[in-house]
Amino acid sequence: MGEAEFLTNYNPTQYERPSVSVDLILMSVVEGAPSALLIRRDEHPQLGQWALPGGFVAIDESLDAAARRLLATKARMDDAYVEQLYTFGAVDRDPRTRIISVAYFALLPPARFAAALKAAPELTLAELVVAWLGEAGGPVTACSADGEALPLAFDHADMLGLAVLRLRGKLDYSDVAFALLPGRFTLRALQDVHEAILGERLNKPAFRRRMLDSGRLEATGERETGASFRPAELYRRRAAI
Amino acid sequence: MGEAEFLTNYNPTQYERPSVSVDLILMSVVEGAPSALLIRRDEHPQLGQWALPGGFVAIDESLDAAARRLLATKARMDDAYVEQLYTFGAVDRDPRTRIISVAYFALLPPARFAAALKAAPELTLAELVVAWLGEAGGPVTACSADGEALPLAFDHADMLGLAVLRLRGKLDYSDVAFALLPGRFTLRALQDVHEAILGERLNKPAFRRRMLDSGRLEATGERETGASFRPAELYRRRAAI
DNA sequence: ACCCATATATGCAACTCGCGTCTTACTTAT
DNA sequence: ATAAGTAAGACGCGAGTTGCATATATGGGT
Repeated sequence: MGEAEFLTNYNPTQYERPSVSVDLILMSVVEGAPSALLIRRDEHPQLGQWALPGGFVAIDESLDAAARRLLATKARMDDAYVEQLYTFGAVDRDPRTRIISVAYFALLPPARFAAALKAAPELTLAELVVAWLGEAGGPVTACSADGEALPLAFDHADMLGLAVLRLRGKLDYSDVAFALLPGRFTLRALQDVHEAILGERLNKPAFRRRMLDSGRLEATGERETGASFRPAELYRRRAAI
Repeated sequence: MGEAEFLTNYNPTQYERPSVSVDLILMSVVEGAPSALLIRRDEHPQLGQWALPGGFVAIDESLDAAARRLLATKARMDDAYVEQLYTFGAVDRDPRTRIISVAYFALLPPARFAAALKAAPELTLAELVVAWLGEAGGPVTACSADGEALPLAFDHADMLGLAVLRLRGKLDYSDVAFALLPGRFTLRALQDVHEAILGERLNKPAFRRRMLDSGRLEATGERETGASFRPAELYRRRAAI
């Protein structure tokens, strides 16, 4: 029997299969705090709890495509930095049935984050409060704009915590910070993003030198306007080598 | 309708679901080279190609449990350092049907690696040849003991490449190297593991100082035996704080 | 007893990074 | 017009780290 004939005769229904979903963590840095967009569940299970936008993976759709589809349908957005985070597969993580969920995160600059929030009224802005330091890891809590905690559905607090942990780890050897900023930005804004993700203050001259020496930035010669003090120079990300 | 009633009435068969499998990368460092254990496929599809040991995830089994089950059944091993790597979900990655595969890697000290190879005769030792430097990433090739390339099935070359990339990244801020060594080891052996994973030579005194200063090591006072030269001191991993 | 190979220790120079401080530039109020 | 205030951006010092070179210790073989 050749391979083609084998495939014709293959019966794919011999195992009981779990459902597979993708959950999307839409992240940004808003007013100095890492933030995400959540949806209040309006049906069972866990009605009234807050959840990440998600959906089942279609049978003819790759995981990456499912994540991009969620970005388009839930956030009305056609491109962003999207990265697979981790796959959550505890048996009882969803009370309906066995659902394995592949978590992705998308990083948005604040303007596009606000646009998504406006275009998709079911999304709610939540500030992520990280109770642990450094690379300790663990779940995080989500707070609404008026400061009250939003109870998170399923294992979504773990997903958000892992997203923050991943960002902290990648911050200083990758370009993730730039995905959280507009195309042109000041060094102060870049430092604000770093401080928000890391949850700690950084020394300004040291940060400045580190960034300029890294070779990942390019001065534009333009300057910020409208400030009532010395305007900062605008930089842009230098294309990778 | 309350949540309990909702769950009773929930119909989990309304979506067509992909199959979910776990592939396990059994890794070690053998004679100064990163290595993995492969199985020659004895049935279609991709008959005769070399693949990672894997299996479908049972409906009542978590992903982590599936990985541990593979470790037990395929490598006859009851514990090891096991970590989830990435989930591969391209639509056409398996010609049989839609199979999403969650890749895990297990790190074994050489002695346990050899024991697994002996206990499970279907496993074959393959040396991983990494064609890229640093954190560039990409697929790797597998070579048998006599140096010939083993053609890899499905996307398993990408999985192995990603495993090497992950190890390179975690080497100097985590304890993964210790998982590739026996309980007591010399600094020379530790450096050999680092050099094999990184694919480059390291400066000995600097490496030595860096490791001892890191506080993750503990001298045992014992010494290596059987060497025809000055025997090195044996160290062990210091338990995390 | 001597030699040799290797482990282990020490010393030095270059580099990096954090931090305090000083200067510069721009707006606004008087 | 001028002074005050604020934040950007530059400079320099000191601590810590890393790589390289060299010296010493150790144990087995001849």
